[in-house]
Amino acid sequence: MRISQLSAESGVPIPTIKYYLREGLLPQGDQTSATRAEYGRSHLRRLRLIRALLEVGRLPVAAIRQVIAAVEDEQIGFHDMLGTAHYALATPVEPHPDDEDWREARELVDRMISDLGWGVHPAAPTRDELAQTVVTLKRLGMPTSQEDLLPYATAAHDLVRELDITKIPFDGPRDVAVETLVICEVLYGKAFDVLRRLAQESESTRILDVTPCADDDPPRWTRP
Amino acid sequence: MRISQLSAESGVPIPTIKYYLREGLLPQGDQTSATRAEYGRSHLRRLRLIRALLEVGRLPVAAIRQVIAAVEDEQIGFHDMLGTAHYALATPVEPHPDDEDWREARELVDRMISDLGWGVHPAAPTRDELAQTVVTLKRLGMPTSQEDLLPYATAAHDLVRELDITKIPFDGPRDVAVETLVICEVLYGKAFDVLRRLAQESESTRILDVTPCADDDPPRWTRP
DNA sequence: ATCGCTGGATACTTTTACTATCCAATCATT
DNA sequence: AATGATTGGATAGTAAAAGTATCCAGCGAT
Repeated sequence: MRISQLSAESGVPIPTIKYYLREGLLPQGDQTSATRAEYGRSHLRRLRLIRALLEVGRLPVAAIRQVIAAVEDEQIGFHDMLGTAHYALATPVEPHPDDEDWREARELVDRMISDLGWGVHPAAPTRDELAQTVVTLKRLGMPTSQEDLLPYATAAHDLVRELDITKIPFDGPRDVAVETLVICEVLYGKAFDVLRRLAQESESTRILDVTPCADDDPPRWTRP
Repeated sequence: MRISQLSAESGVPIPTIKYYLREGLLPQGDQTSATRAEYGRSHLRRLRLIRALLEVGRLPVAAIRQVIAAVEDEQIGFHDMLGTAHYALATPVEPHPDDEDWREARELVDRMISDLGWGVHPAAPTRDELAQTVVTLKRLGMPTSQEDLLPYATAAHDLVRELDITKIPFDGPRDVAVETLVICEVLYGKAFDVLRRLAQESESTRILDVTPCADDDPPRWTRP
């Protein structure tokens, strides 16, 4: 498959494909001559993954590159590769250990993780990310305790254990495993997020006792 | 409070505050003379909300403006105001009704919402957002059925009904209600997202049977 | 009186994710 | 063999989003 065909099948413009090649998101094709390279199904697959992470997951290109680099670095062990992928999905947050609120939030997070018996690396950036959220909630006048967070943690754990993790082929090839992990995290994460908003609309409709709309009612809002 | 104090207390630079004023995110202060205006606690509060939505929720400024405009437009009824806020939080997605996969996904979404008995407006953009995610999952080789999605929907509904919605003061002033709604959606949404990733790391550690790390183990990865 | 801060307007910057253009090499087709 | 489209590689340009910086005249406190 040549680049024009790759572009046609994926719907991604050629200059964009070249950009991904430059950025190391997409591996080079099989160079058959100075001005020709052959791309295969794996490239198409990779391209679709990139677009999904960009458009649905809204991940920055740099994060995608990290995930891909981890997959392709054969030095890294399986577990660390998954870890790298994991942490690339986190929004970078720099800790403020000298801030009282921050330290308190971080302790809350650490205590909860240990109370739940979760096996999370002590230096995982995800801990800081959650701490940051807790601090922000407090600043907004909605202080959060472990008690408040626990139901969310339990629900998350249940979903992961019963659904997401069962989809990941831990015994298969590493690229397939990470890819599945990333897809599960990002896309099912997105799906859950939207479902939460749908449920929220439904509940606020119910509580306000608004008559549900008929199928042909006009929308009452417009995009700007 | 003058602008410099507002800046000092919020940690937001003065030019940025001026930018938010220009963009209509922050209401003008009480103009006491041609070159002086007075800002109050509500401005500080609003500023914190803006930063939370920007930094934690990663919402675009335009979406924040929409939410704020809905709050301040006294014409709009309570329920429609919440709706506007809701839909401003959605990632805009344009539907492709001529695409087979897309139509199928959209039907799946509509059927599920109706099977669940949820009261969601038939033209809610959130439906398209979920359909888009379903299409993407299919393109990535992980086709999703209603059966796959239902556990996530149920979990989302339970969390919203038992926790989020109880925090919203429906009988209080409208600005407080929307603000709480938005905070719940964005920040608890974020918290859940991080918790999901933590649970996922924990489970993959458990399944791969890796010995958990001691507190003083060095991190095995670094940010780029 | 004057010195620094303010509001308001305008212009500039940075980052991110692309697009566009150019060029010589080369492949397929005539 | 001529030719015309396509390719890889390099470089440069663009668009949008979210700030930042600068300038200016007016006020207010010292």
